[in-house]
Amino acid sequence: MSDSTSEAAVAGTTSQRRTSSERRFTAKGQLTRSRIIDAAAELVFAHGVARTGIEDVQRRAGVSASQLYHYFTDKDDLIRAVIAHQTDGIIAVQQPLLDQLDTFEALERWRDLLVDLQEQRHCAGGCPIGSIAAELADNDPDARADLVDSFERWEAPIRAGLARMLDRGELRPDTDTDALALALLVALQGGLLLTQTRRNTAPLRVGLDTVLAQLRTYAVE
Amino acid sequence: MSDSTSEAAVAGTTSQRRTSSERRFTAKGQLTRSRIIDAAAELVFAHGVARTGIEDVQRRAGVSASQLYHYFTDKDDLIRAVIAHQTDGIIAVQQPLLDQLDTFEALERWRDLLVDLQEQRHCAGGCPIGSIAAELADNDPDARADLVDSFERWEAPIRAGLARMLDRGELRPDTDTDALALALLVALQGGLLLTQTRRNTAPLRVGLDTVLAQLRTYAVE
DNA sequence: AGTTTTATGGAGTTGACACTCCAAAACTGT
DNA sequence: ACAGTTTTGGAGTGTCAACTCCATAAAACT
Repeated sequence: MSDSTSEAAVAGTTSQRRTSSERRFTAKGQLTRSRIIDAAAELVFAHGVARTGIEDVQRRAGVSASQLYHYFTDKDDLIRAVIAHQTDGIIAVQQPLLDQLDTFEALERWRDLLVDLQEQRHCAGGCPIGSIAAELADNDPDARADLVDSFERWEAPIRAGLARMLDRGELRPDTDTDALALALLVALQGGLLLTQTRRNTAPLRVGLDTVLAQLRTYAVE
Repeated sequence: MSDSTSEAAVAGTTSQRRTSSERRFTAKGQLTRSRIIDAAAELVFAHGVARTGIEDVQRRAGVSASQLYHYFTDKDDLIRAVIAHQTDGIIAVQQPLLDQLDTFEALERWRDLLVDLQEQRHCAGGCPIGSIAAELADNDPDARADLVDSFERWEAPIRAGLARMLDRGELRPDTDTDALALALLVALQGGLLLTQTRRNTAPLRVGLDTVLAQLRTYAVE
């Protein structure tokens, strides 16, 4: 993707990340743009960034090259849109649970949701943004920044939920809810990676359950 | 550094995965082969599989194309050798600790080793095999099989250490040591991924500490 | 020494793939 | 209706990277 030559040229002036997102498109344009992002997201989820060709995206979205480059400056730009899209998707799917992630029962339901999801996928795909992170974190600073934000958007509601449990006195006052929220995200990412590799949900289940068990040790009464 | 005693463990009767590893090379040949693997391992660790070009490997190893293709049938074959090499390296670095991972003190030292290592690397690189797993698990069945073995080779000594603690009566009889060993590996992988992305060792530290804390809840007296 | 096997040099080939270009169609606002 | 803008078609283009080929050097074997 980002070649060292073109990258260096841009990096020289400012750290402006030529994004096409603030441009104004017509309704029809927005739709085409969305179709491209959807197609790219599916392909990237299935095959990773590097193995997803622009032509593949074109075919799947049913658009021409000029359309794609009308809405995105280059592949990096498209990938950044995919990251944002996948983050939105993750939040959306978990929204009802995430917002009320402040009881042990809700946490268990959230755990079940995640495990079931991987089961349905037959353990294929890992985390939509975690797998992108593994591929780009060290080589694409812009993407990394977006990925940090994505993880933060994901972690925040978990952190908030545990904090509410603490506030309500359901957790001991000395509970480090921020650490436990982070530990949940860590277990989720590690669990998804190993589950994907082993094609078996045990790592995801065990990872999440272990952190949840640790959380329960802080339960009051 | 254990020499390229490449894995004959996974003798695949199923699909002939054209590997060049069982061929006979001269001492000089083995050396050249090793140099290629070393170079490839470094590049893959830094940039991932897809972004590592054969020509890059040639340059870094100081070999010609014909040499590389004399020792490896194709890029996939080389990558498989890299996976084996990295697994050996991981085990070697942690060997002294891994073999005696049967006290809380040893577990803490192991945790410190891992965190310090990432600190030294300024959080770059993630896990040498975890990052390959994220990239290849879903798209290269042969690589996936090797990666499963790699993780198993890693997990086994952890599992064994916890089992010894159980045997010695240092953990309550109902302790699921296999689950906790797996949880440690999960926390490690997730922690490394998030640490790499955030450029901050907190996720790795918190992930491992949370699982270790859970382990301590099973401690006897 | 002579023969076979192994190791290396290096130019060449092939295909994939990110990206470009220009013209035409479709839309928008006045 | 007319001008300006956005959207689309589709054929390039240039580069890069994986892989090949054949000749030669070096080593191993007997």
